[in-house]
Amino acid sequence: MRTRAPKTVQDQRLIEGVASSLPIFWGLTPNQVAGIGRSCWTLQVRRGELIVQRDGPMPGVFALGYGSVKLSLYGLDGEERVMRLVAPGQAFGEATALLGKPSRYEARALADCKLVVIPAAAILSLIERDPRFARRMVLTLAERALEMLAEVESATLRRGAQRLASYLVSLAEPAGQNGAPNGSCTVRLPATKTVIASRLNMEKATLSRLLRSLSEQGLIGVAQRDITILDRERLLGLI
Amino acid sequence: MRTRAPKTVQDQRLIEGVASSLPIFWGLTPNQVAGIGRSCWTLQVRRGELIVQRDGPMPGVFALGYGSVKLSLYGLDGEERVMRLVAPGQAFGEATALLGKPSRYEARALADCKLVVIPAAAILSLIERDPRFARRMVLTLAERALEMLAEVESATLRRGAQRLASYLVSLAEPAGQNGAPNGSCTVRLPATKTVIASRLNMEKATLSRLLRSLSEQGLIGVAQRDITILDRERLLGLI
DNA sequence: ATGCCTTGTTGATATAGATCAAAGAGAGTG
DNA sequence: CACTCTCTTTGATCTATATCAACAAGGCAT
Repeated sequence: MRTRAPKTVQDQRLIEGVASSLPIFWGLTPNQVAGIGRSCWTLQVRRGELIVQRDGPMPGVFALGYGSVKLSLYGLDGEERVMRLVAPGQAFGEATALLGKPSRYEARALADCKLVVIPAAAILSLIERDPRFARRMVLTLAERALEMLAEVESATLRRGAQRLASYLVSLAEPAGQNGAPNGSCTVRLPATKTVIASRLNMEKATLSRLLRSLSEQGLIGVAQRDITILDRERLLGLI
Repeated sequence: MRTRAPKTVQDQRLIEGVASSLPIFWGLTPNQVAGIGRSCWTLQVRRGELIVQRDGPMPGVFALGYGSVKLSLYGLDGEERVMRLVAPGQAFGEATALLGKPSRYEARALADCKLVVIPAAAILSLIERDPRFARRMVLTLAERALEMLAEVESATLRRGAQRLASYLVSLAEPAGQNGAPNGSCTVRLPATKTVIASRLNMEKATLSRLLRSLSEQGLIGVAQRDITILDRERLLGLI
């Protein structure tokens, strides 16, 4: 599944494209991008395949070119909890890779994926050579820490309905307000409802009931994986 | 409550002592420590006083000289959830201060405290001037992110008894195995049981019942705030 | 000591959400 | 187009833990 050397020209282009689209690499010179690119490799996996194993090595920061990846934690009894759904252009594994620790979570492809692996060593050496990059890396990790904090907050002191409401609103935001005149807008869930339920720390049965309840109250419309936000105000009121 | 300029000699000594005891500042030259020290100030607060307000500004990284601080999140209905208990020699607010964002949590003194505030600007400028420091800062934030991840894990896929058991074991670890011959060791809870319960994401009534249950099973002994770990093996078995 | 006030314990009851189970609905596939 | 397989919905029941309430027990100041 690994595409190591010799890298094809397309690979090299993909690597540079994906890497330079990551926020941490914004502002690097073309030379620096090429330098980083040389130490990366790509990975192609098919739907359902394992990318990083729980407690396994994290060979570097993973950047997703296309496809979809889920990061999950597991309980003692094998119960799964999806932490994050990774979209193209996003990265995962920064903290773990930089510390050289085994991965606390599992990464698995939800669809056929192409990934770029940026070895931790390349990033660490760039930190020591480019202070502006170091600064961006620090800020990126600080943001990651605050995201995790928000996750703790929502998991421990919000109800299921509140978590669902914020999630739906957050899905609608980066979608660029593709709203109809009446202010409604439609978003597509980025995974099956079973996976979304786990991401929201609830059972699929509970998610199903909550969606129906919000729908009966007229706050949202549900058409399979497409959710229409009908009354954003009241939805925000739940949070 | 602020001790701004003019700083006393004792303050200056305290600042340098506290700052240089923080892991991020290990390895700095005495000159660098003095430089950082010049931009810091100290803060003295009494038991119960507010240090950082929820959604309020985070003027810098706070390092605790002596005393005890609790960091808490609040739910919509004002319900408190203690995130972390800060001990002397530890710091808080790194991520928030560096990003210049308002604080998501409240910091309140559990005892009379002396704190040192290290302005974010001082740290950011050190990052740009000292690559080795930048590297340590990156690793510190990466560790913070993983701690938060562990917190999510324990909050969402562990039972109350498991959270309590890991907490007790973790309290015993840094205590340096002050164990009796039979392998038992005693730890003191770093706050009231009400606070500890919130830290473990449960009600004080639940903590009380769990402690009694573990005690009846012979895993621990409870004498007010002192917990004796009688059977570390079985306690670990719960986790 | 005496009383006051915070903290901790214990019992009774309530509840959000899990779990179990089975039917229903889509989406691919030969 | 039927068949299979996974995903989703819905109902019935269960459970860990919250909530409410009252009492007990320390600690601290007088």
